Amino acid sequence: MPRPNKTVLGADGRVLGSRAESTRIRLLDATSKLLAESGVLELRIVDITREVGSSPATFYQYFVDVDAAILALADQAIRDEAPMVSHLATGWDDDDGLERARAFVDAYITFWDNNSAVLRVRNLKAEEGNAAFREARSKANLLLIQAMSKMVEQAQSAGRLPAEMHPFVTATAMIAVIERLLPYRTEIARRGAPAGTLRDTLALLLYRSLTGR
Amino acid sequence: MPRPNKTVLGADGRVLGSRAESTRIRLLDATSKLLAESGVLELRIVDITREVGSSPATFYQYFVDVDAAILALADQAIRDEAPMVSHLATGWDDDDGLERARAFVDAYITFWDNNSAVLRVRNLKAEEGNAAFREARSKANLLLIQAMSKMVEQAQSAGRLPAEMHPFVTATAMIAVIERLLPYRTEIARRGAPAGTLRDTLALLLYRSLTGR
DNA sequence: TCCGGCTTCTGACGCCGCGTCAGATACGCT
DNA sequence: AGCGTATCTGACGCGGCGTCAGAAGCCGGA
Repeated sequence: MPRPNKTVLGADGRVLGSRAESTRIRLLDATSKLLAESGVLELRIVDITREVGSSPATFYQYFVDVDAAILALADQAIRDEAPMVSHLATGWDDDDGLERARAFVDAYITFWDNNSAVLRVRNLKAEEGNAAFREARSKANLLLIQAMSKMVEQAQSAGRLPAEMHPFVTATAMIAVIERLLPYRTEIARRGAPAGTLRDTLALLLYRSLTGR
Repeated sequence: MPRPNKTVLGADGRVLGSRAESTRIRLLDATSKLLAESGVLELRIVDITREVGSSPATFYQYFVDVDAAILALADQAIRDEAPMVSHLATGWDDDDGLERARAFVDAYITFWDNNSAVLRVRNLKAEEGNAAFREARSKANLLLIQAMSKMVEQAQSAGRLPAEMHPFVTATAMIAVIERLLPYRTEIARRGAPAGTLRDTLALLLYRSLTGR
């Protein structure tokens, strides 16, 4: 029974020393940067290594392919996502429920802005059926979705939401709304909606759908 | 003032004869097929032309690059999307409103299943900031979103939805929910939810959010 | 039927990124 | 300083990209 492995490994499974570990991090940073700048379809391993001043061969010492690097970035994003549960765990049934919903939306917007490029790829690959990315996505959203599901169940037992609404599905739907709506911000602004409209509408939508109020 | 051009053009702007037009269609079909089979990231122009038994050079006679072909496919999808407005235009305020919502969701599910591969790429590129794909997406959803916005406005003036909910944003959110939730079907099924759960939950969500009932 | 001109197709090419391996280089330890 | 291991990289064969000149196919007129 091997004990849990916290050390970082190279593509061939070897344990990394400190020099190697920092190279790995620089490669990941470069990947993230290029991803944000020009999207997955333009992402070239040569460019990543050029960015950190090394060669393609080095990249392959750390990742079996680009997907592996992106997957590592997606796993990093989970760390940013976890603390957001605190906005949900306490429930939104008090007077300041809508206020809390807004705070949650704000937190999610920040999270999304910091990780959008990676998350987009993660979701694309998950939807295209890639098992590893599907897994990463499920794991990332699990805590949030569980917390939201609880809210739905509570609202249902209080008779404020119809029993036919499936808690897990509803919760997933809420995540979907936020994720997909944020990229529309520019378009919404172009249509003349005042700043904050998206935030407030999203908060209301979540509030209504999760609490039934 | 040139009159509207309905004839199909090649990559160099020349008008296509009938032989050429059929080649173009075969190329588009092959693109669509490969896209569905293995995703954008694996899409190779060589493979597309191999599929129809011609050469890469031929492909470039019709499309300046892969994006152009995918964009053409996205435009085709619009034709399938337009008729769905009929499910919305009449409103959902009668007794059978929820029933109508379900019918709409069913129609959208069918539409999505027929076009998911292309739509995913369209949305990705739109979100990554590609102007042409952004445009294509807006145009595609415009009719549905307009119809939904009207529903929200009606519900607002009847006092069933809060005035702070922005109709356009809410409508866009509803499209987002459906689009992003459908790929979760397998996962939802794996969690033991009976078939139809997704459909019914979606319908309820739309119904509640658009009519305020 | 044959010919000429236009439309459509493609072989072949230079370029560039991929992924690998053997050998070079840097580092840490004594 | 010198040794052994960890880390890096130059160089290579492969394959897709995008282009161009010319080949092949098609059609109407004589």
